[in-house]
Amino acid sequence: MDRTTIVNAALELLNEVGLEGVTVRRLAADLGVQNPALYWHFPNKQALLDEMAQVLQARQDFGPPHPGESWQLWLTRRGRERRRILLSHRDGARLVAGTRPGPDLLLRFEAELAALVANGFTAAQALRAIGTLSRYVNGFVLDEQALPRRRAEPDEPADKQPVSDQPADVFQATPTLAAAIRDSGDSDETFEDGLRILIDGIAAGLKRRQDGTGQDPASAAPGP
Amino acid sequence: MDRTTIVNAALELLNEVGLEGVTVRRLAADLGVQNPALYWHFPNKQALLDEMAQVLQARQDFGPPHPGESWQLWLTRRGRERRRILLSHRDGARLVAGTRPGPDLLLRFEAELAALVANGFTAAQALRAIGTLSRYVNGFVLDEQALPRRRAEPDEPADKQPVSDQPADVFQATPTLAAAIRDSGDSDETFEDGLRILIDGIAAGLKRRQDGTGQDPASAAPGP
DNA sequence: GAGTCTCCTTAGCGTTGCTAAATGCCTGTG
DNA sequence: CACAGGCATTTAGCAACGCTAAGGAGACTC
Repeated sequence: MDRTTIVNAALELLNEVGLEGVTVRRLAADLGVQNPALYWHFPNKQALLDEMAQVLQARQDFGPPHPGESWQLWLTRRGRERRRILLSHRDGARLVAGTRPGPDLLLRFEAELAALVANGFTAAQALRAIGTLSRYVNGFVLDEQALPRRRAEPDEPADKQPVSDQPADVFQATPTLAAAIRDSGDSDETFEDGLRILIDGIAAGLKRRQDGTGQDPASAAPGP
Repeated sequence: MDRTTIVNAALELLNEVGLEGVTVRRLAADLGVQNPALYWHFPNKQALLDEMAQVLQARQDFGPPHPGESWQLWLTRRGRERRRILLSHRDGARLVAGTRPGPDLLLRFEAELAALVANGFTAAQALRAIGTLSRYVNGFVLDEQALPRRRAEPDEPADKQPVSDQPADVFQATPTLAAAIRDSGDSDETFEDGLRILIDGIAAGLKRRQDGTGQDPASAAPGP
């Protein structure tokens, strides 16, 4: 019994019982040992959770751009893949949130930055582009996975978007919101739309830089 | 002693000891009562945390657009204000993550959507714009506040960005990353850049819709 | 003045992360 | 073959956690 078998069992357990259900005792029981045995392999529970997050993120099926693939399409793929990874385990986003990337993930990251630099980004632009994208995805999936977590505790289930399971009387005072929820698609579409916004915005920043203007039209509002 | 005094004391305690430090016993001690007393006012700890999140978010100083203010500038202000709120308390982002907005916040939200609709957005577009923006800010501040949390436990402090406090030898293999971190500004600048990306991207989507083209140039990559 | 309602206390249950010490086991060495 | 030595795990237990049950002090009502 080594670290990897423990981490794999822990990830399996995570899928069954959720993040708060993953206790050292329960995990040990699943492995057929007494709970202090795990402290021989990990200094504390947080170290175990960190390694779980690393292993989870290392599973992403993602490399440099395909030949001829635009950076737009590539970044889109990257965002989708990150969401897929985070959704692949219950509470995946919460698990990963706040863990520092290990050396292997950093090497991957280096390659990704280099790929963007090869597409005309400066290093700093590339970092910010990927960073912003990742933060969006993290925030999105965090929201997405918060719903089933909430649903486990209270009254009875609802059936729509993050804000939508509310007492019906609230919606009478919020017609715009009600219409927006009705017209807005499912979670996948919402995610894709956010992705599109980000890619468009990155492209705009890139273009502006290449044009040499330091001006920021988004902040230059028409006067009062 | 009522709910609001408890919640205020809890938020103060949060600032002192962080989210894991907020225990029912400790909070009761700060209030000069025994710990089961709090269960008369709240059914359980999660309800207390939920209300803390509501109160925190309700403190945002933010209304409809100023007269003559463009939606771009207004959304930028909104993003900054949300970040400010989340940063105003230790672990603020984690506290808020996964709590459902209460009725008062929903009413606010309705007004914000309406403001965007008045600027040419459809209801669904407005929802997605604000949603994407909020998710970015959540993800950003979550990252931002994760650093001091990590710093509290391990070896010795470092002094830069999320990924930057690593053993030095890692950076020898990641020149692009090292350069990017060097050239990238501080946390505020990074946040502003992400905000700019989002606003630009939202504007692009809005313009495309108004032009009537269903085409999505970001996804239309050059050949195979 | 008896009854009721509000708000808090005392006592304690089950569970958690984690530590200390002792125990079995397996391996290499004389 | 005996026997040291470390590796991996066990048994036992501590402090702290969220939460519940039962009861009591004080005010308020009829």
